[in-house]
Amino acid sequence: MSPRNCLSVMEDLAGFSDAEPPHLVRLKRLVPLAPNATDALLAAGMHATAFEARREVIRTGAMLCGPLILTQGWAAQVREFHDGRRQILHLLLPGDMISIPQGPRTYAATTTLALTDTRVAPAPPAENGLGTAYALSAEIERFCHLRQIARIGRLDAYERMADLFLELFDRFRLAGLAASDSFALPLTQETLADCLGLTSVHVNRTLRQLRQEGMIDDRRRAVRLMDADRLRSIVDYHPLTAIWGAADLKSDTVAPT
Amino acid sequence: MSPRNCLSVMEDLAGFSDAEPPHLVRLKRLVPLAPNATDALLAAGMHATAFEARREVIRTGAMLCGPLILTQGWAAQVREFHDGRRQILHLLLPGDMISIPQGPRTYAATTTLALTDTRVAPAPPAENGLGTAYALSAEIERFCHLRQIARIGRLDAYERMADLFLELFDRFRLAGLAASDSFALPLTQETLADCLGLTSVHVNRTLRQLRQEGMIDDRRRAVRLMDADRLRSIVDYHPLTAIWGAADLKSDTVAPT
DNA sequence: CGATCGTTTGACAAGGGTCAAAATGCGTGG
DNA sequence: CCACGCATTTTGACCCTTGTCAAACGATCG
Repeated sequence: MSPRNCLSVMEDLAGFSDAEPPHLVRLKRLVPLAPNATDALLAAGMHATAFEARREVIRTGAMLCGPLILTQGWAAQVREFHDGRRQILHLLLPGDMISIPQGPRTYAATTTLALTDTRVAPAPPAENGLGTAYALSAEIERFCHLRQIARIGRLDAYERMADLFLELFDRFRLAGLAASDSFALPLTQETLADCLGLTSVHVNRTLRQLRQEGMIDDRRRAVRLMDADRLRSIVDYHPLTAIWGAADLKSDTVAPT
Repeated sequence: MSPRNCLSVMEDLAGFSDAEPPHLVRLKRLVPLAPNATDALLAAGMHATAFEARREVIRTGAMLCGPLILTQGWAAQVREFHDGRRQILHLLLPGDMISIPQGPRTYAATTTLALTDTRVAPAPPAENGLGTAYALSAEIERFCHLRQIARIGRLDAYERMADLFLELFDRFRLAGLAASDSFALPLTQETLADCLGLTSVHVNRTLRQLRQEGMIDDRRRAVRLMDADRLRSIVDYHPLTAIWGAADLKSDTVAPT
């Protein structure tokens, strides 16, 4: 790997240096978009609000006023218990959408929390094919929720970690943010633990095992999957594409690695 | 309790003896429905197909042709792993809806399995306010998925069981199928285990504990919650109603108990 | 009445949690 | 540039919840 590693590549992207912003790449890959739709998305990206890490973007029960787009940084849907326990229901990556209203609901079902410093933009109105893209985006989120249930319910720590990494890898590729075999992961082990239903100590032990077995390389706040196919077969991985047919994630990507 | 116990009351209901069918009660409670909408729902109930226990109602990846209504019996959204492990993603109760299409999706994201002998009817077209009811129904399902993640991820066996029972109780009340403090539960401990991410042996131990502590009475394929409020505080229970504001589950119900 | 399925129980093993401390990294200010 | 403080990572020792294996028990049904 060149000194310009995958992380720095992705930081460039996050800054919109020269490539398209992740939410545009992502939605375009879900649905072919007309020029006025892509223009609207680009324009929306300019009106993003910044949230510092640990800030709440939306609180459970809050009134919703239209869908949002996470243009930079990581966020999460979380459920907090009064004794301090916390479960991350779903990780939100740059380019993901937040709280797409489906039907007449007006209240947020979960709290959305910024995990890193983030930027959040209001999504443009659902015109010119964007409605379809938003719906598909919501469908993917639903699929991830289901996978999260199966992951936590029936996989052991090693498998959970691998399965999560595979999902993140797929989702990053969808947004054009993954190198050929790696992606940025700016989360603490504590946060990973809250996502996987484990403790941070055990996350640490599990990462060490994955590392020692040569399955991953997780230096510099990024993860490289050394043998994604083997991991996929270990955890019986169900790809994201199962739900909408065909979109080809292989033919990616932004970085020469 | 009279010799006519809560279970027999519910069996009557399931047979549509004299009361309204559960799906009608449920949808009416979500959204006030015009007479032609309720007529359509009643008529749909007449065209139900029977599925034996263990039969697949919909298989992952199958083409969807409109929403369905589970008019009798229990079903579940499941994820099966190739090594035999199985995770129930969501339990479907009489009156629940199956695979409400949201947006352009055409393929089922999960397998739906009949857990008992069931009857499944095609839902009438989304006219006359039914569209709103279907959307709210989907919203509830989404909320249950999220709760399932938190339940499995951060609660121990005892809490998981209690939390699940509280959810089932709420959902049964919504469909008018719960007595004042109990509901039918025709599932095996093995099935409960697949739902809670445990083994059947441990489910058995946990039920015994709940029983010995006087929290539940689970004879005759039904569960009576002896101290629902205490259970709610133990598991920091988030009620179903959180997402649509107000519908009053307290002022239920069909049975004098 | 055997056969089958589900429940119950016990003994034991193991995965993961808890507690505590050391090591590492990193931003800040001097 | 160094020193400090703080957050995070790493490791070890120990314990507890839950899984595994096996057998007995009970119910239901042809």
